[in-house]
Amino acid sequence: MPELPEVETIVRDLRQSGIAGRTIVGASIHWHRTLAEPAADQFVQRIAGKRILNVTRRAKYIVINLTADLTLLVHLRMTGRLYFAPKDFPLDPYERAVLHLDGGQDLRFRDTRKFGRWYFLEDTTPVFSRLGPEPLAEDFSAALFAARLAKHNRQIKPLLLDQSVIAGLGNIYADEALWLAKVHPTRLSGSLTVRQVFHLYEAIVKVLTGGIEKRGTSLGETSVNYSSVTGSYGENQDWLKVFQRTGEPCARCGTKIKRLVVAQRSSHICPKCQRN
DNA sequence: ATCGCAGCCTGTACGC
DNA sequence: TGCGTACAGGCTGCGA
Repeated sequence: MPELPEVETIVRDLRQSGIAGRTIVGASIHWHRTLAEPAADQFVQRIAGKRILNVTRRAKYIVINLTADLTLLVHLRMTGRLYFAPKDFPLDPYERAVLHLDGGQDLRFRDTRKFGRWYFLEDTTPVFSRLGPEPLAEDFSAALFAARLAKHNRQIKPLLLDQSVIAGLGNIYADEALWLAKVHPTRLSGSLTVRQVFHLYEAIVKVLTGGIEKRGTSLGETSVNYSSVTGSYGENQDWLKVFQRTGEPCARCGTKIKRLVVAQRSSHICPKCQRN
């Protein structure tokens, strides 16, 4: 679910909420595996009393910088959601972890499928060193993108989903970028022309920027759906050109959008615009 | 190096 | 209505 634009929206909303400067007075873990590290009891002990300095994003990680040089990373995976609630508000059955903030407010983590992970770290290097460049960073150029691709020769769709090659794309935005650049998802990366690589570079930047402008993509029924910390949904689903639009006409040529499976995941393409 | 698959989890949609 | 099956936006680890 949440990809770069959704995580970015959440991070901006967290900042907007004035979370910087708040003190974490305690924490509760209701599903111990949510804590990737350290163990839940150590986490609860050690995070109490730390103050939140600021909130940023790296790839699909929400980065909560704390005093004492500590960092809390939150990865939402498929169904994770962060939201605020008064501390005495009834617990949702899918609540996995909670930060108790000063002033009687909780920052709660609800995660139906339990795939989401929290990392409470002194050093984020082991996690971040495995990530490719940020596609919306100023220094992310077409040349850099081409250089990343040149290290591999594999199907372009799974390559785009590989977070060590380029960070932040997921199934939705990868499909949208490939449609925009008119590239078939199974094309081998090494067979792309310089021109196609450039178009793909531009398409990636465009779909991610557009996704942020629309505050992310909210698809599916509401219990599993993405929403930001305020509970608000995104609107990018209304602007998708191919994702989950099987059978609908291509916005460019009118051909029916087709669904296929690439690297064990669903892909959506215009069979006329995107030829292998 | 790359690919295919199983696994982590739960809920929903759909066909019979 | 009830049941089995397929599927879901992410990511990791394994063997081939």
